[in-house]
Amino acid sequence: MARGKVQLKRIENPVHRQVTFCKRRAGLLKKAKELSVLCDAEIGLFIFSAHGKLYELATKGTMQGLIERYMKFTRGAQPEAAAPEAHPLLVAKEETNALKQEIQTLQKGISYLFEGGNKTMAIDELQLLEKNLETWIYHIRSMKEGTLKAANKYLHDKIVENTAISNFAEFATDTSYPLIVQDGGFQLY
Amino acid sequence: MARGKVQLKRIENPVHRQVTFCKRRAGLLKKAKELSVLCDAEIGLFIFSAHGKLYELATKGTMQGLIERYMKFTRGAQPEAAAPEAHPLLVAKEETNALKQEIQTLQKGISYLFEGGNKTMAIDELQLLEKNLETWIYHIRSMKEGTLKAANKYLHDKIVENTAISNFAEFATDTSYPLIVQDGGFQLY
DNA sequence: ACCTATTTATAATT
DNA sequence: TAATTATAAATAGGT
Repeated sequence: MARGKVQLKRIENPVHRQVTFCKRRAGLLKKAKELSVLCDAEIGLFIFSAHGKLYELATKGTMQGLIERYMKFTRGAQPEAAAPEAHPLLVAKEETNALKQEIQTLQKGISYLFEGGNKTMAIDELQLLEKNLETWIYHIRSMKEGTLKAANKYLHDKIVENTAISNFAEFATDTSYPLIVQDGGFQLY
Repeated sequence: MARGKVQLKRIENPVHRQVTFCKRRAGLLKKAKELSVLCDAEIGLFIFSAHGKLYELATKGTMQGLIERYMKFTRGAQPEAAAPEAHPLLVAKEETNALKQEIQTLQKGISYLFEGGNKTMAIDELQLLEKNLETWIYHIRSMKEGTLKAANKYLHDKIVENTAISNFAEFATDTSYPLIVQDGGFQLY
């Protein structure tokens, strides 16, 4: 957009292409963040460069979370409904959601801790995080005894009826992948 | 970007917000497509409006396909730092990232628990999660005493040199937002 | 990486 | 809602 109109086709010169990629990628990520802030939208964006490097932005929570929301949305309307809290499943689900949200809080907390905090606040935060962790353990322990059995029985029955699990379930099952450091952390503007 | 500078915060007037959302959404999608064409990149972009409507773009194949690629990618490559323990900041950051990643594991674990597990595995998983939580608490407690001081001092010095922080720092500081149950939770397939 | 002439995006207005 | 237009922002080409 300057000193030359843009041709909407692949830039053949690899140097130009790389430079343009950097600039426009930055611009795109910025615009995405702006849109989310200005208009209260949730945005998931990921970019694979031609050479396979990943750049990503999730404006709320994690990309995982957004992807799950996306999945849910595209799977169409939920066949559930009817009587809400009569269901052990729903209770469990709520609990899950709450945990998820709290986990996001923890993530932000940790992130903040090392990115924007000073010592005093960091210690305070740590205290808070520790407390949260203890709360979660409590949750987990309750779940082990309480809701869980019923919820899982219900779930198991439900899953048996259901076929289209393979794809995502396969992913979700793999909790043992190695811990990696992601590129697309938080950034400053 | 016209007839008035943009304020990087939520537009309060709902009419303005809606109009801006439409315009900028279109702009963002256009830019994303341009980037993919010009620079031969693959882009996945999804936008949830404040009221939950979904807009999406997948520049190659389907969004499902891109998501799978994303999943694969984030599980893959291990970075392996060159000189790990040189920098207190790097050590701390690594620790942060590890925690972050572990938290995602927890998320997935919980998700899996309610999505694919049967009772036995669920209990096993819970045991594991509980153990993880305890580990994290241990981490946190260590951090409170150990690395943290050095890391934060380093960080603080670094931040003082740096000016362009205000925006994100302001956001990041707000760790006290209320815990809410998100719409886009976990779901069953 | 940094400039800056231009193009492009878009906020306000109609 | 859809155009128009004045202006802000992004960026292509150059250094």
